[in-house]
Amino acid sequence: MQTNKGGKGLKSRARIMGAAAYEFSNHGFHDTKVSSIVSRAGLTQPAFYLYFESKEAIFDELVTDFRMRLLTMTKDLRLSIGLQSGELKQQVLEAITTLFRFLAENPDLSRIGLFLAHDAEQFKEQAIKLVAGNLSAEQKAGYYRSELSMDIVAASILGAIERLTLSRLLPKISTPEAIAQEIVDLLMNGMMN
Amino acid sequence: MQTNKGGKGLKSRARIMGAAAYEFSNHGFHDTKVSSIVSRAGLTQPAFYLYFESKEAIFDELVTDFRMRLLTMTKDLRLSIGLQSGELKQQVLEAITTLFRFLAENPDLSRIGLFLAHDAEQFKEQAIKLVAGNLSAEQKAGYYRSELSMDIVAASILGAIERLTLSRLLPKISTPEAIAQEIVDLLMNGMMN
Amino acid sequence: MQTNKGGKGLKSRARIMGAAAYEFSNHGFHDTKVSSIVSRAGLTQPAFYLYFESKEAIFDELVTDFRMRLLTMTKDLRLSIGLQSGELKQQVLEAITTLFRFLAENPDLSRIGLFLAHDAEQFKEQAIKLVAGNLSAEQKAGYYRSELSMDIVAASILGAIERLTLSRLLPKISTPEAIAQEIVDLLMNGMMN
Amino acid sequence: MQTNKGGKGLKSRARIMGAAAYEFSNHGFHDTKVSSIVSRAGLTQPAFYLYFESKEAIFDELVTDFRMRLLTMTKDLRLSIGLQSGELKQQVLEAITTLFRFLAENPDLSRIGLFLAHDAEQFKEQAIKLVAGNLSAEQKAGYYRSELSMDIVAASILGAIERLTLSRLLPKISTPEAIAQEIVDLLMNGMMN
DNA sequence: AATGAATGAGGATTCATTCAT
DNA sequence: GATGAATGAATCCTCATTCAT
Repeated sequence: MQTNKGGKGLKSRARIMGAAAYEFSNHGFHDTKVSSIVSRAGLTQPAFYLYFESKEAIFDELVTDFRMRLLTMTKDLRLSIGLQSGELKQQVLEAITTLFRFLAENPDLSRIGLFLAHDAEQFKEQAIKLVAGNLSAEQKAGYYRSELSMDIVAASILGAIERLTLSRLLPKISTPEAIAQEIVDLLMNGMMN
Repeated sequence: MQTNKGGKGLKSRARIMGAAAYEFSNHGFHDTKVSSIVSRAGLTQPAFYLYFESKEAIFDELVTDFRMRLLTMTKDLRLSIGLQSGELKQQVLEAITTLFRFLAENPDLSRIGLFLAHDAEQFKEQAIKLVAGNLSAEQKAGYYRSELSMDIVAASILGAIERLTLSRLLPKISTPEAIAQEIVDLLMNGMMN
Repeated sequence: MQTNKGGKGLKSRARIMGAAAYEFSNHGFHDTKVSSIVSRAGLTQPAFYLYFESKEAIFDELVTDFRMRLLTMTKDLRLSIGLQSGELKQQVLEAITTLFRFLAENPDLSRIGLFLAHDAEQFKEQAIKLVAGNLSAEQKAGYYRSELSMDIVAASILGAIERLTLSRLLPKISTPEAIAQEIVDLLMNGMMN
Repeated sequence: MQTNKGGKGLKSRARIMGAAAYEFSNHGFHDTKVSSIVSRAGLTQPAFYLYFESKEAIFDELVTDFRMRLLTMTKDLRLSIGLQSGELKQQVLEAITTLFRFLAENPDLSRIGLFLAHDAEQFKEQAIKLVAGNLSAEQKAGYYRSELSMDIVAASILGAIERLTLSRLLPKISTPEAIAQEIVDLLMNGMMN
């Protein structure tokens, strides 16, 4: 598994990863053949094993990469507690907008990391717990209605995000900004007149 | 593909379908082997082909059956327009409760029909359109805030339902009733104090 | 393997044989499934094994039956040596006509016994030897040109018969009589002017 | 289906074709297993699919190749019309000799292309029509007796050729030359004294 | 840095045949 | 006399992976 110096090897490796991301994203893990990956990358099968241990290995690497970047990106999104109602909404809006932008910029990886990976569910459970924790704190701080169970709220939020990502963001039907705006408004204020 | 009279055959067929639902639901399409299905059903491989044309065929049948039942069930859920605000909420709550009950009663089929089938996305897109249509009508009737884009609201609702199904309903962490209650409250009234 | 008294069983057995003859003749041994035979006979698979030991067994029975009847039929065709040239031709003509008539009356069996059976070649080799023997005798008696090698002549005659059977007789393009006439004329007198 | 440069692959492919020809010729299509082909070729099963799409594909390729070569070979055999009787016989003799030589040199392919292929009958019907056409022309040119129906004559000739190929040529009982000589003499001059 | 050639392991499917009734 | 139900034994084919160059 070289990540050798020579620029050519690096480029080949990157080409393979790109091809793999595309194929996995569009056909899923099982229906993506190593042969299609390398053929899309303009290489032959043995070349694949020059850079990756196995089909699973490259998939995992794509997933890990994606999550790593997602994580570093979300570090900046931690809401600073203790804001006015108006400012909170604004903060949340910005956070979600940033998230959607990130997903929109990495459509193949998003699909892989969030929907195709076999541990996508566990990953999302963790995310839900995280969000639920934050929300609870904010709820205690009086921002949110006290009747709400934040576990379920967190799950609902992430569910909405997931679905909007698949249905509107990745197909480029709506912009990150528009979706974020709508979803925040909906969740904050509800549907009723 | 017999659907013979002799009760024995019928029972075997049903056993195979049950085993297949379990296996598909837990291992996905590719990692489910015909051999595991029949072995779980207490039969041998050729028996499988006595009742089903192929592995794909039984999967499709499970999906189609599930969606058929889901459809007939949802026929009764159409909201009758022209209600008081309180009654609307009540209606919606009942509808969603019923839906969650149905999914909870068919966990394997739900997973297969809503998350594993290759056309699950298309199916859900249709559902979103349907819901969006209904919501728009209700919005025009003055029930919902006019600023909301019902396409996105519908997607958010279904996304929340999906996620709660996966995270709380199927693992039996929450009851259908509890989840329905929370989600309706959240979406109708929003999070804010 | 009953060949029981009861008329019904006999009829079923006969129906299966007829169906088998048709199927083997039209699709060959391997591409004929026991299932197609019985379905054509209006029965189920186990019924087949009530009357026949195996697929091979019924095939062999068809072959043996055919050859038996062919044999008894040809017993009457032995040429009585010691005739005038004109009478010889006539005798030969009659013999070959009879043969073609027999084949035309049993098209399926003919195809099976002469072209499909795995030992059809050996069977025809025997026939060739028989004919070659007869011809040699007649050659010595001065009927035929002494330069001819009767082994090859016999093979040629049977080859012509085979081909005409397949190409003209079984597809009912020509009558047994017409074919016999032509072939005898050709072989006796040659093509040349 | 590579036909790569590297001589090794080419050789493997050729070895497989040879093995397949042998196996098909001796056991027929159905009783020839891919496993026997590759094992005879000194390879493993997947290697087979490196060079051929399926068992049917290689069979068809063998048949097509054989017929192609047979066709190009027979192009040179067209009789030039307008010869003396003696010269005609000589031409025919040479043509048939060449044909038998070709068949003798390719015994497996001959058996496959002429007797085993599922469309062997159609192929031979075509050949008969071709020959019948030629013969008719020559008949009109006065070479042959006008009473003869050239359709039947052509079929008889090809039938004789088929049978002699199977009975004497391929088993190497007679040489191509000897068979050709005899058959031409027989058909031209007839049997009678 | 890359490839032509090859393989081990496994999985879906088919079919003749049998069992129990 | 016949059938519904089931199976043992193969065979074709695929795919991730490796070897030798």
